[in-house]
Amino acid sequence: MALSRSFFKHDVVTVAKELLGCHFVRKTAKGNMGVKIVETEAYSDATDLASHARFGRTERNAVMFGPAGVLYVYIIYGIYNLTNIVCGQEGKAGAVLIRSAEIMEGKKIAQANIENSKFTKLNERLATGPGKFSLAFGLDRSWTGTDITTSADIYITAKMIQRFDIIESPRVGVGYAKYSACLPWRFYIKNNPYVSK
DNA sequence: ACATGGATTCGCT
DNA sequence: GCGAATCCATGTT
Repeated sequence: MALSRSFFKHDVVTVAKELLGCHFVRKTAKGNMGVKIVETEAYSDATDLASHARFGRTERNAVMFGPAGVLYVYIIYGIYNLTNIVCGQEGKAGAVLIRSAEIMEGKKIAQANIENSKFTKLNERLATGPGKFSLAFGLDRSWTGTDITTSADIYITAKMIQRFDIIESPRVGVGYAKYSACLPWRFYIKNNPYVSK
């Protein structure tokens, strides 16, 4: 059962935590893929100096202001794609970054995706780190705008009943963001080996 | 029009 | 620990 739009309408911090343990599913021509989300980060509106929305709406970040449950995939450092899911109320910017995942199904597809990149090394931790996750899962910026609450080919399913502790920490790579960099808006499953390092 | 730097990752020092 | 890869948004000329 796919998560509905109402799940993503909550504030970014809530959704970032709730997404841990959920499964991101994708049906491709080469087969099905499924990953367990183990690490996320929350990005908010103009009050969050680490967010792409800190300068307001631009051509690139426009979907962050739109309806929840839509993908926002952008290029970072000219090389990697980073995948986010728009969250919160329409009109207010917000998104959750998928930072790391454990591949449960479709490892061969993920391996092939990584082999096609000259910048990423193939190892057993295929989707560890936001750039590697997006590459392994086959998402690039052309996926921006895709609604994952209505598509039959890409969606997220609720987490299984499982026990895990959530660790909160400051977000990675946002030292430029002054006081916003101190916010503990990175969340990951304690002791999970697929959390990024 | 140009310079700067980033929600990253890898390889070399 | 540092530099390279090189797209996109911002700020300056």
